[in-house]
Amino acid sequence: MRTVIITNCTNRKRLDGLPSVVLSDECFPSLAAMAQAWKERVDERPATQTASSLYLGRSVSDAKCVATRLGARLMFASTGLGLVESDHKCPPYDLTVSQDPNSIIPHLEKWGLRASDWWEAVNGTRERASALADLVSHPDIDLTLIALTSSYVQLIAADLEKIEDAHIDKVRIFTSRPGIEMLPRRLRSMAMPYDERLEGSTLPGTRNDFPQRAMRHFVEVLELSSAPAEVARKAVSEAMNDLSPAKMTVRRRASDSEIAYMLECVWSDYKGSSTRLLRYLRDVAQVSCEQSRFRKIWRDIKCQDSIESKA
DNA sequence: TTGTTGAGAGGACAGGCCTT
DNA sequence: AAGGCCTGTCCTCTCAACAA
Repeated sequence: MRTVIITNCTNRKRLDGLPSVVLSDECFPSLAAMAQAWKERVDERPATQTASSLYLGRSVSDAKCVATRLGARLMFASTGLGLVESDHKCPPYDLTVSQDPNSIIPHLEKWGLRASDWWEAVNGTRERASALADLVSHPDIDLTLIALTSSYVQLIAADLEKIEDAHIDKVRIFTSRPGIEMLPRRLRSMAMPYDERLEGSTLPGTRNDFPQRAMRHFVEVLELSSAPAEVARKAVSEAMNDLSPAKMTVRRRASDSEIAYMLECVWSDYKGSSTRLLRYLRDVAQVSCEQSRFRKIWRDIKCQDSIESKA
């Protein structure tokens, strides 16, 4: 049984000391010209590491776990490189379909195009415009597990649409609820019905890595990788029914000055540790405080503290 | 005493969807 | 639109062990 795991690439990448590849800010006459210029930039930059080493984060490590478990090929759906094998050597680059200063979306909007047009163009520069559909229809491939965030579903949607009816049954898709909405209608039945109740399972986590955690649950906990699609869907639904939704903690809101005062009161108890003080705020004081906001407040107190200790 | 190395602890940050 | 959530990983710092 030949299985392929496809996961989205990540914005966070392991750097190699050289500058990352970025799209030049010149004005391109067409999508094809932009894709070609991008390919040339990528190709001229030395590639020092494989895709599986380049991309970082829990979504990647979960996808790797699944691939190891099944002895499967791991591939990445990448905005900058198209569909790439995990052992493909590639350079660090900054290009994404997510909301980011390096997003490809504003460029595409100029021509009234969508992310999926870029996917076709970037794969086209490597002579495989329908990379995903071709992969799925290959006779050697029995199963393709696709775990993607919604923005990456948008990216590959047109390629998915090209999968012939005869091969659709080989695909299992793991994505968020908005991601399922973005799938071609024909493929929605291949999306496994995971929802927020997954947070109550042995694989809780962040929304960012939900698709990969769902895939991991499917393979490791439910062991459904060789089950027919309809059986798998039913089993996932039943598994979700057996889980209770994770308790959402509702914390009190407080002003910066109130939080600063609270932190000062327990500062010495926690030896000024930012990690432990944030946990104190959330777990003990039950006060909500986003981490970057917390960091600013914490730094102000720390700065004040070191001035006083020097005096 | 000084320099080097490795282990461990903890700070900082990215990621993207949901809620306000 | 801004704020909030949480965890894996990288980076930096500290300290112990050891060698020169």
